[in-house]
Amino acid sequence: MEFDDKVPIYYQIKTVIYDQIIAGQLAPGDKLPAIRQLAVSLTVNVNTVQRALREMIDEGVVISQRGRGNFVTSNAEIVEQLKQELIDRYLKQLYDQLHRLNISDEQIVNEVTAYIERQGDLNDDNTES
Amino acid sequence: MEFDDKVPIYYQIKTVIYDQIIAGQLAPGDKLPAIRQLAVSLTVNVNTVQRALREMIDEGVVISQRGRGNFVTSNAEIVEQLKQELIDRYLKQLYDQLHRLNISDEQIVNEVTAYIERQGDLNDDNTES
DNA sequence: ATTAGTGTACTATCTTTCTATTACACTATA
DNA sequence: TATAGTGTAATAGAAAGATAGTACACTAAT
Repeated sequence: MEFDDKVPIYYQIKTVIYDQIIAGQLAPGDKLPAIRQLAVSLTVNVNTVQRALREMIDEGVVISQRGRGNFVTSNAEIVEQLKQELIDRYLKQLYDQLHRLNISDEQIVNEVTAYIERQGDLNDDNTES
Repeated sequence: MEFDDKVPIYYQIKTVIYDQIIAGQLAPGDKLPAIRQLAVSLTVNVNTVQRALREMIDEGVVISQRGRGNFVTSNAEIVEQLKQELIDRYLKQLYDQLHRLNISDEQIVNEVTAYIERQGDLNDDNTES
């Protein structure tokens, strides 16, 4: 997998897995791929995967069972909460970024709408990027 | 200044300065604060500021004059181009992030609109955050 | 000519991240 | 009870980022 060299890899791995959980590709209670398997498929060291998992475990989103594997928490509330947190973080990020560029609230909505229009056109009946 | 410990400081400094240029706080041709001055006000080492400036110089946005100082390019086109690039990068970032969470185009617009509504309410006649 | 203010360069050291490697602990199953 | 599959721990080293400190080069003003 490709990583942004401006952000720690372990952190990007955490992001990827959280995204999969929130998108529903990993449902509550589901077993995650084995750590060594993840390391291979992400072409990354086992310890790096470990570090990502460590944080997800500490945050209560992943449950670790020695000898069995890592599982998404079966507490759907936690997942829903995580989803809200992430969405809000992402929105705040864009809002702050554009505000720093002196772009008004109204303009922000316009820019986002226009951007999505452009994307929609591109993907009307094409293959995704 | 406070930095996000997930992103290199030199890169965040670059972002801050670019934002100021685009927002018009630093107009084309303007002189930037002296490197040592920037280091103090950002509470960061001189070399770290240097590295940020190095990239901005390489990208043609900042002009360095030994013994005189660093200046924003007087080429307004470059600044405008930078602005478009940044806006597009920020929008793409949000779009990709929310798409990975399985949120539809329509929902994205709704979320952004709702977020900005909330912000607008907060700042109606209050001091900014 | 001197001096203050500027950018530039270089070396050494520290911290964080990532990797490599080895070893150990627990579970399930043949 | 072996064995394969899993998570966990720990050490050592490489690479990138950040710092501290020193020195040098150029400009403008006195």
